[in-house]
Amino acid sequence: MVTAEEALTTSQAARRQRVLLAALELGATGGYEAVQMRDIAASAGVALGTIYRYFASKDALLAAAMVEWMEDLERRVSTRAPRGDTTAARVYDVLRRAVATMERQPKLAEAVITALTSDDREAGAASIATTDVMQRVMLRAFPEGTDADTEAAIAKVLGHVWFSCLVAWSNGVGDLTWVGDELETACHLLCDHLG
Amino acid sequence: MVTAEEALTTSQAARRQRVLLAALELGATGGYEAVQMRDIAASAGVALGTIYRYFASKDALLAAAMVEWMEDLERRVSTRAPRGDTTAARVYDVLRRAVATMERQPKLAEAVITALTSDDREAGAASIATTDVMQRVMLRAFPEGTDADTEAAIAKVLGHVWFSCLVAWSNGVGDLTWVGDELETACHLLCDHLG
DNA sequence: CTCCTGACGAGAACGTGTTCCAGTAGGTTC
DNA sequence: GAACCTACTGGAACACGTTCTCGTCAGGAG
Repeated sequence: MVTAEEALTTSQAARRQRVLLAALELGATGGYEAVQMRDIAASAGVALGTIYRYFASKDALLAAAMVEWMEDLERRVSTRAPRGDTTAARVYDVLRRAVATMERQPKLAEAVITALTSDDREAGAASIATTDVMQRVMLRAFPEGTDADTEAAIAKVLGHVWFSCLVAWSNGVGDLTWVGDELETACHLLCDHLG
Repeated sequence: MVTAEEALTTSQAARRQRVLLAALELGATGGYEAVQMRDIAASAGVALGTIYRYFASKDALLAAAMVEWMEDLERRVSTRAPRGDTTAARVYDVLRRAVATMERQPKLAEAVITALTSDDREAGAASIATTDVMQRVMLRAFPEGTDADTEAAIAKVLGHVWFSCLVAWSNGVGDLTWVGDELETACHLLCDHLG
């Protein structure tokens, strides 16, 4: 398997990107079940076996896409400070924006989240990576001088709520409005005492 | 499809139970991937197609097993009041016992949790059911007179942390000790101010 | 230039969840 | 007892992720 970090020739990097892009397109249209390896291969113009030279499995492929998506989110969120008068409001603002990102591509979100929860080794690593991104982003919403351990613990718990809600949603439990509500409740419970 | 609630003849109920039991045995030994429909059929002494008359899918079957397991947990936990001097300690006591149940059958736990997170309609319903059970059980750990809405909100958040940690664990992230630590942190964050 | 190596394309093949079909048996109705 | 459902069996068939085989080609070593 070839990872993104290793040295790739230009054509190899292009091939890898074509595969990733083809998967995203299929996922954006029809969700997880529409992302089929043979279709990806055909759409990306590579052989079926070649995909497995770049990604260990369908889930690893989608998980890689999820990580890229999250890093993209982090960059966009970083360009605008969280808004809100209270810590709870600012943290919720960050989470709400993340949910909005999913809302724009619900099928794709369902696809990548399904992949994240598969019992694939790489998928596990990817779910850590996405949770890490969310925690880093949330930390920007805390006021100066907040106890670092407390901050980290709160962000961790909110990361769990975030992950749990998305998994539930992608399995047909509630809608994204429900996800937002759950997150808002959690933000208040965890942050209100910080002022 | 035949659900457990519909009227079944004795032999039908027995058949359904045999299937469920066979799945549990296979899962307890080898986890999710070892639960194979043909093996279940052979082990339960039914035809492959018959399984699908009782359960919509492999995941629905394992999810049904998970619900039974959780209800069992609820009964056992109900026989002993949560121990601890503080609310946080009592709530954590409940969660720790739930984790201990998984610890006794780690392969089976991995199997049913994997099934819960599959994008199956019934699996989604089952994950609601299991979360509900956990929340009900946790509510028993709060002192008399706690605000009902607050209680419910805290239990809901802890339910999310519980679910998220188990999913992460079943995907190879951390071990059950880590799950326990995450839960303990969350309990303190959410309950300490209740005394 | 020739040889070698390693990646790639094309497609067959395999494993497992799921579906389908023809035949059969056990209970129900007349 | 005869006709008739309905569920069940055995097994083939199908779908899709994954692996394998083999021929080809590009690019570096000599």
